[in-house]
Amino acid sequence: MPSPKAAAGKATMPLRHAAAPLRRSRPVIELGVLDERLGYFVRRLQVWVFQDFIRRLSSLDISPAQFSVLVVISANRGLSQAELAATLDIERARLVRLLHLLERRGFTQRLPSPADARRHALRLTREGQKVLARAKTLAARHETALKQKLGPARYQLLLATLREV
Amino acid sequence: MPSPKAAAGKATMPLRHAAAPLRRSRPVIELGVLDERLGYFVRRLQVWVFQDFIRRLSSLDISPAQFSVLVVISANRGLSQAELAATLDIERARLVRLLHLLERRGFTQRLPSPADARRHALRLTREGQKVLARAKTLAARHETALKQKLGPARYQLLLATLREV
DNA sequence: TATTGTTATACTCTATAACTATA
DNA sequence: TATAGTTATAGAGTATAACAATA
Repeated sequence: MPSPKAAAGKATMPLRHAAAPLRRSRPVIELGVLDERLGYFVRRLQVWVFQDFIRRLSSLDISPAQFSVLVVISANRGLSQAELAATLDIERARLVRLLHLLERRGFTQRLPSPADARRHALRLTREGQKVLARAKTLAARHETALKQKLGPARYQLLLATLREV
Repeated sequence: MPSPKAAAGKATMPLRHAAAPLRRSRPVIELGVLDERLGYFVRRLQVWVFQDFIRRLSSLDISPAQFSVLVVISANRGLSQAELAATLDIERARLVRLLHLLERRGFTQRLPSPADARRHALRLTREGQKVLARAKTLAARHETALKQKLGPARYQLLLATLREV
């Protein structure tokens, strides 16, 4: 997301460090110590990811959190809310409202769990499966855009590295 | 190319994919397609970063956003709110409230800009400089913790890679 | 006309605490 | 006692729109 206003640097030099503002009243703002903080760059990339994802799935009105919930329910039919919340690091209380919304839109169901009366067994409705299929198509395009933004080599490197953590 | 739920655990295999739940009632929850999505892992790391950062700076009550604002003002004394907002990708409207808060706490000042009456020239107060110095110490500990969580090699790889983006 | 800082609004997300029903 | 789901609330963050002062 940083400067597309490339310029007169060595090829290996990060664009951010390239000098020479295009016009006189365009001062270069220093990042200070942030330029050495991994968390700062992770945050910037994550913001880009969410913005692009939300934009690409806007026709379905599916947020990143909603998408991840639909995906995990689909891949683990009958799991409980506590399991889902723990898997995605969502607060149980927040998940309740997320599921209210998805249920109201006809995408998910909460069925009584046969083994434990406290639990709900989560599943997608037929409609939920259909919308998830369409969402996956759009999400794949987002992933392609992300790969293009980063460059295929960096993309693969980051995915392989972060998956191991 | 790294096939996710491939065979039984090779040594290089991510722990997430290792099978064998410790007890019978601890089912393995599948991530589905999320396991191939860079954005998912970026988000998870970013959440960890924020939680650790907030915890480590809780004694100063400085959020990641507040820290980044103080750092950039310190490194660019006299810059305008618009410049600061653009640098950190913060909405101008949001920055106003952030600065209200920091000013109320005595950390920042908005001085009239000599060149342009519409602008404010931002700077840290003496107190702001002191609190930033302490915050930097705690933030450095957070960075060390992040390096330890990821492993030094992965940390360096990620920092170098993301900085280039 | 465009930009800077501002106010206002609405919605989402996060973090807690407390309640109920079940185990 | 502990757990699963729920409700309620407060505080951040995000996204807009509109406005006055100034360029």
